[in-house]
Amino acid sequence: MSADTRAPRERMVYAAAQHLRRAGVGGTGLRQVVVDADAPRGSLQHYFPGGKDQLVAEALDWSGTWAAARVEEHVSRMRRPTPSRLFKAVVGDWAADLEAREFARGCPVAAAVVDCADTNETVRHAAETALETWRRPITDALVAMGRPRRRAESLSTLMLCALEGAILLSRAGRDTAPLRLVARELAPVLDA
Amino acid sequence: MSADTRAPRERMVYAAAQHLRRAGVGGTGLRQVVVDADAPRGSLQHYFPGGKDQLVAEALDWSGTWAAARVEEHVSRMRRPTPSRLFKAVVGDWAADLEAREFARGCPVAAAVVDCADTNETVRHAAETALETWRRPITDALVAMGRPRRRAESLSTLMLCALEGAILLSRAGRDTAPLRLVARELAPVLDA
DNA sequence: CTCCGACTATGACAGCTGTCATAGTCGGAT
DNA sequence: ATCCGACTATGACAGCTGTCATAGTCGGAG
Repeated sequence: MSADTRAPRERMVYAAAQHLRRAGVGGTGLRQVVVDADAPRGSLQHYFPGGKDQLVAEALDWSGTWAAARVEEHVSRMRRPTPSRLFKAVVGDWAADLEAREFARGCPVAAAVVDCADTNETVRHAAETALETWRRPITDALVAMGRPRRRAESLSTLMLCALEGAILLSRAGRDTAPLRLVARELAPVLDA
Repeated sequence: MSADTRAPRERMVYAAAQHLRRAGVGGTGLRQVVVDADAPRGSLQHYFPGGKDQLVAEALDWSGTWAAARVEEHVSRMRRPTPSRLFKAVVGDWAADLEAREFARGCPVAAAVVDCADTNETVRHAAETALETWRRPITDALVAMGRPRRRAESLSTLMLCALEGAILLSRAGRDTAPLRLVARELAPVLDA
């Protein structure tokens, strides 16, 4: 978990992702990322010849993969899995993270979309891919719970919409109530 | 509707809001805003002595008020209003806007939260207020439709969560499917 | 040893940012 | 006519941005 145990390259990607979560793409400076990652500045152009775009794209990719793994952890841990329980687990992760960090960090994908959807096709595409990476294990889990594939696709999209929006409202109001609310309100739809 | 008909000061606020929607707070340059607003640069320090923070805050305020008025328009136009119909109407606005502008512009409040929630208390507070301004007429409408106030508060929050998330996913994938999906899936919960 | 590739170090670059100081231009009230 | 306040114009400022050129270090293979 500590940054020191990772290779410098991955540390940079991780640091970039964390910085994204806090201040968005525009607010993320390469020099600051390098400091946070405790990495040499010269390594930037070595590992990321594509510049900031590449670094941000890889940060999104990393985040998507991480989120997907987290979903699978939840699924495998649940004894009698239901859609609403999975959703509650994911929402719970976010609520805990937001409170622990005092609402300082949100979703890196949201940051990328908001800042770059119209100005940077590379980043926008990486964000889209990250969302798909994240959504896939959710869909698969819902299928394993007996939902038809088509239906599972819809429900996983619904989950991510509600989650992203709830993260936003929670950060705006410095209160995790919206997160808890969507978990509660969506349960009947998800389990229907 | 044209920018020329408004006073310079309001043109600047409006231009700032539109720029926010496209590139976030970090990506919004004051000089560019001034050009878009066709306003004199010197007026910035005259009308907005509080600097960029004040301009962004006022842009959020303007946006919240505009969104609230739009909600009231929908409500007053509906003959047999139901929660799900109101939600569909609001979602429809966004879907139409996204498609018309080719997903270039999202929600200014989302942009502000993502970029500034942890770095700029002034802006974060303005975003929180704008969300409340927006949510209030929705809550009131739901009360008028017979929901208990407490319940109406929950449902309006749920709507905004789903909407904000769906805007995000729609922009990421350049497809309004998520917006249409949340309108459909949430209907039973809203009308229950 | 020698050479080479992987990686690091550092300084410079133009461009942009928000902010400020200073001066200027009006229109209208006195 | 003169004065004042509202508004505009312009240039400068330090600070930061991402990117690049150049040179350096270092470890291991030949």
